[in-house]
Order: sequence, then structure tokens, then C-alpha cells
Amino acid sequence: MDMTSLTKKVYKAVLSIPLGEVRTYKWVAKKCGHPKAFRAIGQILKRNPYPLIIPCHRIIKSNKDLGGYSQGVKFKKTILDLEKNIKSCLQNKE
DNA sequence: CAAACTATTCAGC
DNA sequence: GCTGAATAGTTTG
Repeated sequence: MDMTSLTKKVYKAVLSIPLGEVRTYKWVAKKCGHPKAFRAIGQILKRNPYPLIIPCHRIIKSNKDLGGYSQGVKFKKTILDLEKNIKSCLQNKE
């Protein structure tokens, strides 16, 4: 398990993102203490050994652009919409 | 150890 | 709004 300086911090940062919410690479980079490692973070997420335990689909570009996804941007969009649906369901409690 | 690659970001026009 | 250049870290040889 390559827990490099960024990897470890990125994991926690990404896992800290609320359901249905999205953060930018810069946001994660800054939270990790590496405000200029936004690209390296993308690399880690892309090559991350556990894409299932890491909500890497919640990471998008600063322009609100999806950016990319290890399993396909299309899938990423689907998950984002799905998470929003789940969030909506949780708030819709009577 | 050095080079190459990258799911990005910023600046200029 | 789009194109070009820059930056920082991971990965591979």
C-alpha cells in the first residue's frame, strides 16, 4: 500500500466529501497541504489501488467540469446523479 | 536517480 | 471562450 504523502491525505480528503457533493482537485490539493499538486492527485486517484473505497467520482475540475474517471466519465456522471438522488431521499423524510 | 506522464490550472488573446 | 504554457508529485526504467 503506497501511502505516500499525498495519497494518504488525498484519501482522507476525498472520503471527507459529503454525499452528493463534489470538490475540485485544487480543493483536495489544498486540503492535503499540497496546493499545487492537483495534477499529482489526479494521477493518484487514477492509479489508486482502491477506487471503490475512494469516492474519486466526487472530484471534478475547477470549471465544474467532470474531469475524468478511472472507469469512464459517463459512469462518473451516473454516480454523481445517483448520489444526489440518495441525498434527496434522505432529506425527504416525513 | 532521471525521465515521462497526468482525471489540472492559470494566463493571454 | 479557447489555446498554450507551467507546476508538482507518482510511476517506471
